[in-house]
Amino acid sequence: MNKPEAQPLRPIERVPLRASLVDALRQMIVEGSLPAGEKINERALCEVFGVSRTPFREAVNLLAAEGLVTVTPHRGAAVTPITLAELEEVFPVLGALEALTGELAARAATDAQIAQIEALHAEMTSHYEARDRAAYFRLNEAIHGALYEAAGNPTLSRTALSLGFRLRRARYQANLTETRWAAAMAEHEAFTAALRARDAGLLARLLREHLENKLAAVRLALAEEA
Amino acid sequence: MNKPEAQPLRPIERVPLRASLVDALRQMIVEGSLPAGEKINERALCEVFGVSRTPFREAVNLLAAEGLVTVTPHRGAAVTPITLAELEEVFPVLGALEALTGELAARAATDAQIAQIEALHAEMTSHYEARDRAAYFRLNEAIHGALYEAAGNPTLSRTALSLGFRLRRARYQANLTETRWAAAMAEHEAFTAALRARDAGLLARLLREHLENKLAAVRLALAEEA
DNA sequence: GCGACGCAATTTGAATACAAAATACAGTTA
DNA sequence: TAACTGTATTTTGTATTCAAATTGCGTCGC
Repeated sequence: MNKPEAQPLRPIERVPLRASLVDALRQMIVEGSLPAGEKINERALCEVFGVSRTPFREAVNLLAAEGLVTVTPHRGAAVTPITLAELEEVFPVLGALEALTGELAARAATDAQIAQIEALHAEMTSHYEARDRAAYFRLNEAIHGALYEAAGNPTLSRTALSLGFRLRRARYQANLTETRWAAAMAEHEAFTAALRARDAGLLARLLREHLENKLAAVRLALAEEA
Repeated sequence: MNKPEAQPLRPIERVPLRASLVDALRQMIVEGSLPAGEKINERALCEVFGVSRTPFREAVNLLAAEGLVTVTPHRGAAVTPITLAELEEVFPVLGALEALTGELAARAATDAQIAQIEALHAEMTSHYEARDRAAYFRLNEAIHGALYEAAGNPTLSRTALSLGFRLRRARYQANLTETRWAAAMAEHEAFTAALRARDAGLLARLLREHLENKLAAVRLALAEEA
């Protein structure tokens, strides 16, 4: 039996294969199950996903536009290697966008959106206290996503998200140290407060600094590795 | 007979069809020969370009990621309409990136790059004096491209360029008035001077303002139209 | 005459087939 | 034996084919 609840009655969603593949591949790359530098074997992966080469190749090309994979004509695609140079290159761009997000969000967020972000922050705090990394990461992403949402500029969200994947992938590998984790929590605490106070300038600054600190942690981890 | 000049001996360039198609379609959209809102007829355009649907569709999907076309599942692609809302949305994002470009370029540009930009500026000035619109536009683009180049951050260039297409298309339609043209020249003059002086803060501000003025002109033209 | 329904024609999405280029490998020669 | 050359295999790029969904048109019913 269907519940008699009044659904908003939206159009049903139809997802082209290429879109699902983009999402799946991106997740694999960000989470490292397709390691940086790895060649992308078309036939094998098509087999795995149960699709033909056409939509798969479309997906790979889209990810190439995002910078997560590199395609070389007649030589196939590979997961773009993570280099310090690349991260340093992405950082200022994403930094500018994060700052802009802060400014816009502080001005444009609805009270409900602020309340929701605070709720997400509270939930994330509890995961932090339980030292539940996976849940923490999930909430962390949700909070940043909600901030983009609150800024009310889809172009900004899309652009920032797309650049963000390139950093997230590196952050995924650099395992979160206890001290960095605590610092990140404090930073989140601070910018959540700035949002509640609707202090645009402060929120912008805090978000950029948060990113800068994130990058510093990754930089450290990369240096250690080498 | 070949000249015995010592070529730098670079690898020869191989361009996949999809890349050529992206460029060709983008130019058509920016210059208006594929008007905003127009449905993209796959078969017809494939015929025109003499290619099959596979690479053509790949190109369309890439342009969709850039925001120049909108694809609706099972209903085909159309050139994204130009709306004031869209422009207002793109503006702050591109503004932040232009400002960043200014900051980085003022710091990182080589003397040769600055000289080259000044040369381009001089050439553009002569086209302005001759009221040669097409040549002016070409040089204008070249200058902004050279600025991105001078900033030395490929991710920044790619992101800014991609957003820039969406504005350029609107600017192409809004025909340049004499007063706006003169103002634009003055703005170029000013930021070229700021670059030569390597005043990062000033250059950043001027570039953002230049964009803001550009947008204001487009806004005016759009309002008049309606 | 107006609107709803059903079928045909078109168009889109995905799979397969074919061509061209790259890689792998073996045979030959110095 | 080591290096080069030529051939076979694999992989990539593009074209073609097939299936599914949408659009357009004509007919039927009211």
